[in-house]
Order: sequence, then structure tokens, then C-alpha cells
Amino acid sequence: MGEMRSRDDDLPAGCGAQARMTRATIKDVSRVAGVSIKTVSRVLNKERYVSDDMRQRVEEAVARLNYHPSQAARTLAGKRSFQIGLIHDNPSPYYIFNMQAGVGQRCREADFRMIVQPCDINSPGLVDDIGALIDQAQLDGIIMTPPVTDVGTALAELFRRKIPVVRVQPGTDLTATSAVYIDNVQAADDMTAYLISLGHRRIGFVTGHGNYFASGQRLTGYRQALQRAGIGFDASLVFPGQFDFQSGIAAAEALLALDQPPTAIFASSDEMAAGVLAAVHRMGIAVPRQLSVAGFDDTDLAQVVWPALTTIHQPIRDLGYAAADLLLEFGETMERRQLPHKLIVRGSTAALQG
Amino acid sequence: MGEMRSRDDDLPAGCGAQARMTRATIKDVSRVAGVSIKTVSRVLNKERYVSDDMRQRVEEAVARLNYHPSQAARTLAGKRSFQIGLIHDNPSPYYIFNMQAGVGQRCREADFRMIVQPCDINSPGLVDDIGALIDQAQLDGIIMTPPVTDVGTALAELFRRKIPVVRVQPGTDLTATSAVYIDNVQAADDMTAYLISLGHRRIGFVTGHGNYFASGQRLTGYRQALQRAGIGFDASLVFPGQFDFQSGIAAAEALLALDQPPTAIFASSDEMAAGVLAAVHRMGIAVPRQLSVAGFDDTDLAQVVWPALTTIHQPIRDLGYAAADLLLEFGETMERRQLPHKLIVRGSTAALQG
DNA sequence: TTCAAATAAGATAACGCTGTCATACTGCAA
DNA sequence: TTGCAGTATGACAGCGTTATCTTATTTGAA
Repeated sequence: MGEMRSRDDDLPAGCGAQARMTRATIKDVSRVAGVSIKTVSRVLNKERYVSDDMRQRVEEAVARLNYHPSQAARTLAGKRSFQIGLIHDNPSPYYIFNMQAGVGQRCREADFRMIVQPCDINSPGLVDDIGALIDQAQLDGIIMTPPVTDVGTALAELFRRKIPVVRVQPGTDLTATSAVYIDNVQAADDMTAYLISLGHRRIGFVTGHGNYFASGQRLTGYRQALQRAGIGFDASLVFPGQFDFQSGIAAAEALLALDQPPTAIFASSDEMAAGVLAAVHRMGIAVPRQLSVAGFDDTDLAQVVWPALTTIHQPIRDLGYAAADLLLEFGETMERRQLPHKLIVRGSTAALQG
Repeated sequence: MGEMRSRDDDLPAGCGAQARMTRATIKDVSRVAGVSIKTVSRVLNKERYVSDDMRQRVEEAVARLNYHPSQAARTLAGKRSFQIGLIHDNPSPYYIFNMQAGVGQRCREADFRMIVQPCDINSPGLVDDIGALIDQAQLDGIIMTPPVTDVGTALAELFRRKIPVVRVQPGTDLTATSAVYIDNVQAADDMTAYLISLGHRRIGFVTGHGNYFASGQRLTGYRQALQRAGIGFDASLVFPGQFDFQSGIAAAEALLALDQPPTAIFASSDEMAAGVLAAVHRMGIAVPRQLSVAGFDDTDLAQVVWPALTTIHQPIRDLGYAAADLLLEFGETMERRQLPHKLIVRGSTAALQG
């Protein structure tokens, strides 16, 4: 493997003090501003005890030289790296994209950098990989998304290293770290109650993947709403899915083959709801006239299928922003933040036809 | 703003040589292995002129101490940072997710790290942001995706810094940097020819966003196939889209309102094809019986709408992998790599009904 | 043999910052 | 007037690596 070639091979030979284009350093800034290196450092780090005069001179020099501090040098010399890690094992582009967008925005505001690390919760090397990441990058904090949030060995490793952690929608050890989350139980309850309000009594439910605690929480919400409405729980109306499109197809086929098929199907992800729609289209069943379909998440997908999905909006980007915010504002101090979900009504649900 | 709290505040007081949990350094390794620091460095960097004996002793010590070199120290001391940047201004989660996956995989193989930097091509600060990123992180190379690929000022800045660059699907200055790409003209030609082979003569075309050169290339391919088949080009069949869902809806409404509506619509993105499907469903037109619809990209979307889209598979993940590969293998040396696309036939297209 | 080149290892100086300590100058209460 | 807290600046030693130079030792061709 050749790897990268050196970049400084084209110097005009034989010229000692040639004006090489080289990055400005803090030393250059201090010289131009006529102050000490330490004073420049103070200004850069917004420390106290710097006179306005100094601050201004430094800032001018920084601007003039277009100086940007070396991340590496700061990390090496200081106790902080200004980097946080986002660890995920999530196959959904939509989820990851928005999570990154939220975390990334908060990082940018604080001049932090986000290091994204995909992983595999079934890999035996998971814990080592996380440890290596923290060691190598000297991370100041970690954000985890489900289902990595609930891998005990990984959590233990993080505690061992005493690194601040924020988990998004954790399922276990709820009080062990800071966390941001939505109320999945209430959200599923809301959707189920909405379907009931449309007159539906037999409501199919497609669960999510067993690795995700949210799956169980959503099922709980579904049962809770049924109970409140005095509708008996019928286990045959619950189909175990995996959050994916194929699960939705399988669920629709199974549920609609029942003797008493449901008049509405609530899938606990938009992907699965899209699967339900596809299967149902193939069978020639009209949505929402003959069957109401609801999803969960409000991904891009929800607006792109036909008919557009009634679903629960999960503020993924905001969750990411909040997670980073907790990390940057509170560090090790435990803090929890619940964000609001929202029922979004679109064309895939309708009142039960007489 | 409190920012992160210090992490070393919980030392049991009054204990000098307390066994603080602290990262192993190269010095520790050298001591344990009984060799010099430099020899450890040589082994770590796979340099020549190290005896097998030494190598083994060092490797054992590394494993025993669970040592991971400090990224920061390496970057500061060396000429390389083992980091490359991925710069994008792309709103598509699917595209970004897969691009990151490809680049990320190649990086992992080479023990490099990927820094993802979203940007805004219309922001006046674009060039400065890119410069700051390179300075701060001391990047060894840059990968750019469309449409940032074709921002002249940004390119100029990269040249000024003499940093290796690989562009994905560039539209301008084709020979200025290394590049990976697919043959958009041929791909659109393939799809158009396929539709023609199904008997279609009036084929609507929905173009992509003007910022992307691929948009024009796909239109060229469409015209090329028509011409070869002896079908006259009808400008009224071409609808200007923006690559998004709404464009597809608008396109379908416009094209199907023509006196002589098309029997097939080729949208140059899956999103737009999904929009066409949605509009068409609403109008009660059956796909593919009454109208064939084709997309481009083969995103997740293509298999999740109904009917599933006939589309061109664009190997986004592979493009990312190839881009990183070019960067790591060739550095500044110019290199180009064209990847194959593939026509994927699914349920949204059918032979023209007599 | 004999000496240059290839091989193998170490000592030590950077790299560009931050932390710590020292220094000096301000007030302002005693 | 003294002194002491608060304010403002600088000198200098690291941080954990790699680069450069130096010092053996071995190899191989003349």
C-alpha cells in the first residue's frame, strides 16, 4: 500500500528563507500582535483577566493571519480535546442523518467536533473498539443511540473511564447516565387512542425489533389505550416485526388473513407501515377506506408513500441537539430531558366506515 | 455556558503514588518491552529495519497494556494526521449515509479517521470553513460530493493548500483532481432505451436540480437514446425538477395534462419518481398498466413505494469506498475511476398496452 | 580481507499548544 | 503608609508522539 505521498516535495531548491506557505502558529500571532504566546492562548480560550486592548490586538492578528489553532496541539497540551463521539449501531439512514445533524449543530455552536463511530452490537470487539476510540481521540464525551445504549459491557467500560455519557432513549439503567428521550408509551397511546376515536375496535399492532426497548414501550402504550377504552387485548392482533419494510408486508399478510381482520393497523415504524401499504395495495385493499394504516417516527418516508402516513413525529434532530447540549453544558452531572412527540394525521387513516 | 467539567476531581486526597487509571503511553510500552521509544514507534508505524524479535516484544507489550497511540500526539509530531475529510452539501439522508459508510469502511481498513463536514454551497463562509477544517484537523486529504465538487472558489482554496482531493461525480474541471463517478449519460440512455424497448414512444422526462451536473448528463442520455431510436425530441415532455418529491408531483400533473400525455415518465431521481407515483395514484391512474414510471439512484425509497420502482442503481457506497481508496493509495497523483451502474427492473414499468 | 551499503537500534530535538508559576501593576481598606 | 486581594501579563516546562541524527552491527561485492 502506497498510502499518502508527502506533500512538501516541490520546494524550489536552494532557497533558504523561501516564503513557504505554512500554517500560522500561535507564535506567529503573538509576534504580530506584540504580546506573549500565553496571552494569545488566553484570548483564544476566552479566559478571564485579559484587557480589552490585548484582546483586540490579538483578534486582529488572528484575523490577519487567518490563524486556526491546531486541534492536535490543543488536545495534547490540554486536558480537553474538544471532541465528542457519537456511537451508533443503527441501520436507518434517516435516523442517523438527523441525529448527526442535531449533534453536529450543537457541536458547531460550541466549536466542538463530532466523531461518528458506527459499530456492531453483536461484535465481540465492541467494547475494545469503543475504548480505542476514546483513547486515541481523547474524547471529552460520548453520545449513544439505541440499541448500543443498552449494552451493559459497553456502559461498564465507559464508567470505568469516567467519561461523560449521554444516551438517547435508553432502555436499561435509566438513572446511570444523562439521557434524552421521548415518551414512547404515551406516543403509542396517543396513536391508538386516535384510531379508537375514529371508530376502530380491532386494531392490529406491529411491534419493533426486540433489541430496542422502545418496541416494548410502544406495545405498552397500545395496550394502555385499548384498556382505557374498554377494548379487550387480543394477542392475535399483535405481529412481531423488526422495524423493517419486510416485516410490514409479513404483518399485513398475517393480520388480514385472520378470521376477524383488523380495520386498522398501527405499525411501530414508518418502514413497517410502508410495508403494510405495499402488501395491501397488492391485495387491492383501499387505504384508508377499507383499512387505516399508521406508522411511527415520521421519517421522510411517511410523506413519500401513498397515501401519506398518519404517524407519530419523533424529533430525532432535536434529540441529537439536546444530547450534545447535555454533554456540553453538564458534563458528568446527570441530567435528563424529555422531548415532545406529536401525532401527525395524514391520508392513511380515516373513520371506520359504517 | 458551563461546558465540560473537569474529570479528575475525585482523587482520594493525600495519596501520592496512587494508582490513577491513566492511559498507557509509548513510554510505558517501551519500558515494558525493554526497548527504546523509537523502536516502539517503528513497530507501530510498520517501518522497515526492525527485527522480528523486537517487533514481537513490542507487540506483546502493546497488547498487555492495551495501548492505543494518541491521535493528537501523532498529528502534532508527524506530518500526517491520519484523518481525511468528507465535505458535502447534500440533503439526502440515503446518499450521505451510504457515502459515509463507504468512505468510513476504507478508512477503518487503513486506520484512518473520517471527519464529516456538512456545508452550504451558498454560504459566503464556505471557503473559510473548509480552510479552517483543514488547518485545525491537519487533514491528509479531502473527499467532496456534488454539488460542492464544482464550487470553483472552494477548489481553488484546496489547490492553494496542495492537499490531495478526490471528487465524487464532478461536473467541472474534470482533470483537475482525482475523481470517481458513474456514466450518467449512459445510465439515462440505458433506462430510456429500456422504456423504448417496452414500446413507449412518448416518454416524459423529469430533470434534476440545476446545481448538479448529473442533471444535464441524464438529460443528454435521454435524448441520445431517443435519437438512436429515431424518436423526435419533444421539449414539452421535459419537466424541470429539483430532485425532490414535490417536483415529481408537479411533473406528473403537468405532463399528464398535455394533449398527448406520455405513456411513461422517467424521473431522474427516485424521490421524484415517488412524487409521480403519488400524484398518479391520486388521479386514479394505474401503474404500470396505464403509465410506466422509472426512477434513478435505487435508494431505499425505490423498494418501499408501491409499485416498487424500476430504476438505475447507483453504487453510492462503492463510490465512497473508491474515493477513499484513491485518496489513500495515490494521494496527490491524479487518478480516475468509473464505477458501473445497473438497470434494475421492478414493478413500476411494463410494456405499452396496445 | 576490506570497505561501502544495508540493517538495526537509540538519543534527542522538535511539533504547537496549555498549565503552572512567577511577576507586576492596580486599587482600596486598615 | 502598608498590605493584600484582584487584575493582567509573561516565562517556561511539559503533553506523547515522529523526525533527524548518530551509533553499532551485519552483509556482500571487489
